[in-house]
Parts: sequence; C-alpha cells; structure tokens
Amino acid sequence: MKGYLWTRAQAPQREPSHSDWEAIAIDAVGNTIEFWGFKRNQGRVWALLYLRDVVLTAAEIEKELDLSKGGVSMLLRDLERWGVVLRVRSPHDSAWRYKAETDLLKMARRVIEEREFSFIARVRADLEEAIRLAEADPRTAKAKVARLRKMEVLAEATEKALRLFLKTSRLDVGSLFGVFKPDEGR
Amino acid sequence: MKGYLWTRAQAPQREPSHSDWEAIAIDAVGNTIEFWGFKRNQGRVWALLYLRDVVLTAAEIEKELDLSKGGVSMLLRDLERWGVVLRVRSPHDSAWRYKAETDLLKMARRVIEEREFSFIARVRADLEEAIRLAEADPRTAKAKVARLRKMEVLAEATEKALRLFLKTSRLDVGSLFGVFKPDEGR
DNA sequence: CATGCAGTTCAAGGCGACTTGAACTATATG
DNA sequence: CATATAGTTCAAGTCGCCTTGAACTGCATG
Repeated sequence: MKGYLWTRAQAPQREPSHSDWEAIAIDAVGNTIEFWGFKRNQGRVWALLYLRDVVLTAAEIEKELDLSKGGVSMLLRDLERWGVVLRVRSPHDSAWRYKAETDLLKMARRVIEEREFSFIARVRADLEEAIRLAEADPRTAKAKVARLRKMEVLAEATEKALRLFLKTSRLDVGSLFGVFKPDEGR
Repeated sequence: MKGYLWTRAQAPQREPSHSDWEAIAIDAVGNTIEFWGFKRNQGRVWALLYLRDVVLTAAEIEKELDLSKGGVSMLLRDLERWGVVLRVRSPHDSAWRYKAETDLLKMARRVIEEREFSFIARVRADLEEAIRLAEADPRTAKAKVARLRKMEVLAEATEKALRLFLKTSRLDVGSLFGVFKPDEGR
C-alpha cells in the first residue's frame, strides 16, 4: 500500500557514541512523528536536540545520527521553518548551532491543517462536481444521484473526523502543554 | 516525505465507457479511502460496484477501471476479506461476480485498530525500555530521565488521539450508518 | 480427458519519495 | 583579499510500495 497512514520503518543501526537508550528514544520519537506525517529523521533530529538539551552544530548532528551533510541542512531548514528548532549563533562562533524548541505537536497540527484539509476539500469538490454533472443529465437515474450523495457523506465524515482529531490533539497538547515547556534541568 | 498521513495521487485518466461524472466520483472515493490508509484502487473498485449497484465480474472491473487481471484479483481478495465486497455465483454461471457491501468505514476502522494501535504500542514499549535503561545507569542525569518521560507523553497523546479519532469515526458512521445501507433504488 | 476460461500467484518493472554527495555560495578570519 | 569552513542546492542513486503480466491452478464443459 502506498498511502498508509504511516509507515513503520525501524532503523536497527544506532550511533556509536552515547548511551544505548538514547538511540532507542530517538528512534521512538522518529517513529511517532513519522506517524504524524513527517520524515522520520526530522523527528530524530528534534529528539536528539531535545534529549541532550544542548545546542549542536549541523556537523555534530550529522555525525550523531549518521546523516548526510545535505540531509541535515534540509532537515534543519524544515524544523526551523516549523518553529520546533531554533538556530542560534553565539558571539565569536563561526557556525550556527541548533536547539530544540519544545512544542513538537504544534508542527503536526500545522501541517495537518494546511495539507490535509485542503486535500479533503478538493475531494469533496470533485464529488460536488460529479453530482452536478449527474443531475444535469436527464438520463441519470435518481437512485444513482442518491448514491453519489451518500459517497459525499463519506468525505464529509472524513473531514469531520479529521477536524475533531485535530481539536483533540490540541486539547491533549493543552493538557500536556507544560510538558515540553521549561523543565527542571535547564 | 515517505510517511505522509496520506498521499495525494490524482489519476487524470478515466475509463472510456459510461459517464464522466462516474469516473470523477470513483476517483474521489479512491482518494478518500487512500486517505484512510488503503490503496486508492481498492476504493475505486468498491466505488464502481457501489455506484453501479450491480454485480460485476473481475474481467468487467478490470476493463472499467483499467487495471490488470492480477491486480483486480488481489484488490477483490482484500475487499472481500474486509467484508466490503461480496462474491456471489449465480447458478449456471461460470464466473464469480462481485457486489459492494455498504459499510466502507468498517474497513478503515478495522485496519487502523489492528495496525496502528499495535504500532504505537511498540513505540511506547521502546520508550519504556529506554527509560528503564536510563534509570538503571547511575550516571544518568535526572533531568534526562525527565525528558524521556516527556517524550513518552508524546506517544501517549498520540495513542489517545488516535483512539478518540476511531471512536468518533465509529460515532460518525453510527449516525451515517443507514447511509450506505438499503437505498430506494434496489 | 482435452480444452478453455476464471482466478491466483509472484517475480520483475514502474514509480515516487527520501537520501546522498559533490559542486556551489556565503561567511568569517588572518 | 585569500583561504578555509559552514551551509545550500539539486541531480543522481537508493529504497520500498504498488502494479503488471505471464505462468500456473482449478473448474466446467463437450
């Protein structure tokens, strides 16, 4: 299947340095965020920064997660654009360093809103179009139009479910909102 | 991105016979169901059968949707297994014929339940493992364990949202339940 | 039981998304 | 300003899912 809600990839390989459980946790976040429609490695980069709770250069991230230079550049650009990673430059430092912002679900919500709603909207528009065309043709059996209408209900239900899903995630994050905010170890 | 929540494919080509709007509607259902994590063509086959409201042979489906013989066989097997398409054999008929069952969302729910929950469960298990390992090592900073715990909340939130999403879809289908059930044109 | 058609299986091919790596640009430093 | 290092871009490569099509099985009919 192509359009799986999510793909389960499991990277068995781990970075050599640092503890074993760190890699496990990083991969877990990668899998979770892939679930939400992002790249696995976007989640891994965020998780690395969040877990270490330090600023890292692109080169360090590249090494820790075993990614390519170009890849890290693109991953960081996306994460920065979504506001979940911050780029900072200390004085007398020739390289940018990156740190994790805290609200990761914000990113999921935004993309779902922008991307998926418009997608479903177009599907619904297509069905409207089909109904219009069907009704315009006098040869069309009434039962057929009825069935088209029922198909549209399917799309409507999808949209509605998605909306509620989003709202819930917002609520959940609300209740968890402090969770990724300041923590005692800063 | 690979793990898109869903993929937007748009098939511009339409089958030659039958009305134009039929193809539009069929594709719309295909897109919607792909959204739910199925193959686009599974949705198209179901939609064809549902919209026409007749029994069709595999060969007819193959021709109408411009699919391969082997592909239709596999698609129908899946749909049948999920209980959204019925296989019937009339007396004195050498070929099976297929008709649409009505509850398409049943299929979505089942797969999400079977596939996605277990996936998230494993992600959470991984995080538990990471926390266990981290706590076992006395060198681990307390703040780090705290951050791991927060990551786990992310997975929990995901699972919770998914569960509520499912429940809602069930409710929605409940309220729409009659929708794909008997219709006046049978 | 020979023949033909319906249906199944699966290796190979197609296709799209993600990643890589090298060329390129930008920036800091002496 | 020359050089080196950081960062970006993008064509080509890799990978994995989906589809195809041909070989195969099963079944019915003459």
